[in-house]
Amino acid sequence: MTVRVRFAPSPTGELHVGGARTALFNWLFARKHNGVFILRFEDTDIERNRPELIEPILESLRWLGLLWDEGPYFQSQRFALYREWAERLLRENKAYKCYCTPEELEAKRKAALSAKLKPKYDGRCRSLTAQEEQEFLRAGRQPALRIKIPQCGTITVEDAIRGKVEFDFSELDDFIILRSDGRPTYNFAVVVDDITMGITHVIRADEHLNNTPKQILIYQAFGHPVPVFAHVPMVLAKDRSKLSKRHGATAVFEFRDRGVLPEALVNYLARLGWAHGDQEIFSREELIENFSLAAVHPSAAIFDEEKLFWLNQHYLKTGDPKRLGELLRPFLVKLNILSDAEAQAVPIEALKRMVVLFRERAKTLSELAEPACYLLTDNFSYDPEAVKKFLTPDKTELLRGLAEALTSVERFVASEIEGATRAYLESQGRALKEIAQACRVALTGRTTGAGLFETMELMGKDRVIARLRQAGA
RNA sequence: GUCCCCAUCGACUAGUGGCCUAGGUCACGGCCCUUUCAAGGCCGAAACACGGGUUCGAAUCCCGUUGGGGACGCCA
Repeated sequence: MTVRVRFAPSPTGELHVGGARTALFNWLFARKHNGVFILRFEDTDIERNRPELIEPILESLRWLGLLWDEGPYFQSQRFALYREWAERLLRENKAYKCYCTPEELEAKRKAALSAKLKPKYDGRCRSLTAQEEQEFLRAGRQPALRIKIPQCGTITVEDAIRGKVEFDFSELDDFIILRSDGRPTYNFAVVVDDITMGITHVIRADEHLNNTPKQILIYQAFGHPVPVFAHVPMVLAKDRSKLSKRHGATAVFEFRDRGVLPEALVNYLARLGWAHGDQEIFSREELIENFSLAAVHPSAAIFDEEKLFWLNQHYLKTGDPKRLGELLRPFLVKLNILSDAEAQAVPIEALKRMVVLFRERAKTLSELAEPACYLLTDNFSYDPEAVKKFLTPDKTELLRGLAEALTSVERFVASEIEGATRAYLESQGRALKEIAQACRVALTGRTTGAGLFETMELMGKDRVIARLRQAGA
């Protein structure tokens, strides 16, 4: 039987890193077993079916390279199907009409909660007489459909990550499967979908473990075998609470916009809750090759940006300079260094040089693009502290001398520049060490950066000479 | 409140009863390299939540406690 898995997000307008990891595990599992990865939107809440809530999720998955083989399906387009399946349960006397109003139910729920009891439906409509039903109908009430669940016994969830998990029926109640307006509820729609889509493995977040017994009951009502369940642990914030906006970046796009590479995020997310011995760096192929549900660690994991950025730097250091150079363009604009048109016009050669020169100093594409302000433009500022410390009169005099010495360098490349500089310094009885930092400050306005001569080469002769001449002025 | 899940360094984790004086990675500290900053190399500090069992032997199995998380909707 071919493996069929699905990622079933609710359209929220963004793909959360936790959701991204769930999608990744599903995708890896499908690829590993030559299966089918299905995308489905859980939008029984009709409000949610809006393109602006859906498109970012699609785009995030594409950016991560988690392409789906089927779908996207939308529950909002399958209402007729759910109704049909629900009515089948009604006919078979496995479900019944409930005329209680949401207000009545809500009041009971609140009362139970404040009495410190588990809120459960009391089964009031389970055995209404025909006359009682007529009265409700006359009063204009529209019934919802509830499933009948056994009064006692237990149900066992076989979880591929957690093993057997047992629930007592006394914890469950006759829950609603079809709302009074005819729309299905989440638990019902999920099962009808998973059955009709032939899902073999349900890999989803831990928070759904409690829903699983309800869903198994629905499978049983339809006489359908259950799929394999695997509940993956939650992704938490640094303070161990649920990851949310107040913790900073949580969406895939936020990391993309900060200059994180998709392969870094994928690698990081894969290692969050899953491991293969001591290996940290995984190519996509290695991930597929080695992934297994049994190796998923059951406890919740904290999302650690530091480690993500370390991985990101690893991929910056080892990636193809041409590709990375191209990825730099939007960041030149975002950092207000160049206009859109200017950024497009920068020769790829220059971008490649920047990548090679600065990749060991940058954790993100954004950091990698930043030196362009002094390399490609004059649109940068001098750090006053650095100027004060290094651009002292004796140093600036040497720098002006160096400027003249460099005018005679024909091929303005690092090796030639270095030769000319060392020769000049020797003639002055000085060592490179003495002016290196002063030179750097004069050229870049700061005390940190790549090798001096490579920086000069990339900056270009005109800028170098002009900046050295006016050093300290 | 009830139910469910979880528990190894600050973080991610290895570990499936003896290979463990608990390994790797990030972060942290030190040293080396060095024109700066990085990168790199070497070294270091740092954990089996607690209490009972089971066993010749327990991080590993069982029970309890504590702590964290989740669920209890005509939300998904």
